[in-house]
Amino acid sequence: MLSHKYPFMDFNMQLFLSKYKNKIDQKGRVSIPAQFRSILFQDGSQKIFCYPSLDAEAIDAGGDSLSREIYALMDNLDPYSDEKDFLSTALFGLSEELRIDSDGRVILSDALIQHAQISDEVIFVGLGQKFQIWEPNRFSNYLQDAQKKVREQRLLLSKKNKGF
Amino acid sequence: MLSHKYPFMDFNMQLFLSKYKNKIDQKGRVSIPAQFRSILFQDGSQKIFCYPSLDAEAIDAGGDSLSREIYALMDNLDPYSDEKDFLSTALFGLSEELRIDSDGRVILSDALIQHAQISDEVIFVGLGQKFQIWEPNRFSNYLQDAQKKVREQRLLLSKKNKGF
DNA sequence: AAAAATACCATGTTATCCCATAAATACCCA
DNA sequence: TGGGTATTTATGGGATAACATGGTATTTTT
Repeated sequence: MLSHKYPFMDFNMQLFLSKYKNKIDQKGRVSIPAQFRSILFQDGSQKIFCYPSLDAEAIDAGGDSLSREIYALMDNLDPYSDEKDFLSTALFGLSEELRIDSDGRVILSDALIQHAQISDEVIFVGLGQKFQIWEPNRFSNYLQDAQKKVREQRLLLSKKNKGF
Repeated sequence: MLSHKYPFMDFNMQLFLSKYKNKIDQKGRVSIPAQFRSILFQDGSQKIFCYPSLDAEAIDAGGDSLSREIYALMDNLDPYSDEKDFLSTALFGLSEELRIDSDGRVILSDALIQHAQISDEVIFVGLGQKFQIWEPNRFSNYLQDAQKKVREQRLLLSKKNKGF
């Protein structure tokens, strides 16, 4: 069964879930959580697709399905619009493919590190089809905001969806 | 036969019922009650889907039908909205899939244990399509409150119905 | 040649597997 | 129906595998 909104997602595909805190060593290496790696390796890719998150001080990351989704998004835009120029600069100009080494680690680029204000520890947060990489303190602040917003909207949700 | 109100529930599905108290050992393992396991294994899954309950100091848990319900909920949101970002952080980021080992046990994550204030014993409470995991004392307090509210509600009702 | 990236190896911790046991439950057959 | 046997279940422990992480050596880049 395919999603009507996400042509690249079906309900059988494994999703990025949960969060993991990992250290960055002196060489700048971080382990990708094994759980995430096993999802990424499903399409045979030894890379992760990354770009600075558009609306948060975090890094957006994922596998082939994420990069394909971004490509598709671009294709749907008017070729000569400002919107397309802006988005392709913001996403493709700044996106990177990081190689995952034999021990499951990557090296984050300076640009990504600076955007997310990362120092020596990061949190990997699963968001379904993609995941984010955060500086731990920034993430806990963001999470508090998110939970507050969700609670405010919970009445709406719980009426439509029993069980939440 | 599928329900039109709850597309992921059918009337033949077995429900999580009753409650069971189990111990957490030194390695952090807890047995999932056999009764619950037999329901979970019906869809072939060796995992339970868990997240911190939105409105209680407890863990919400269930099988494929619960996780699919959440995926569907996310799928209905506008892909690039703030609402979706917040919800996916709060739901996907805090959800976990716990592997059930060959003896029917799981290891609860630190985050879940902290949310539910669990130490060395838990109560599994069946809630139909899902179940909850509680620290025993907290659950009995919650039960008392719930029963009190039910009694108050009844008083109100009987006052309204005076004269009939 | 120097710096950076990559491969390879080592270690402590944690999760996972496998087996053992005791209690509870289900089963069977006289 | 009763009484004994087999199975299931929760729980503990030891052995093994996986994982994050640090370090060293080798290759590549510039």
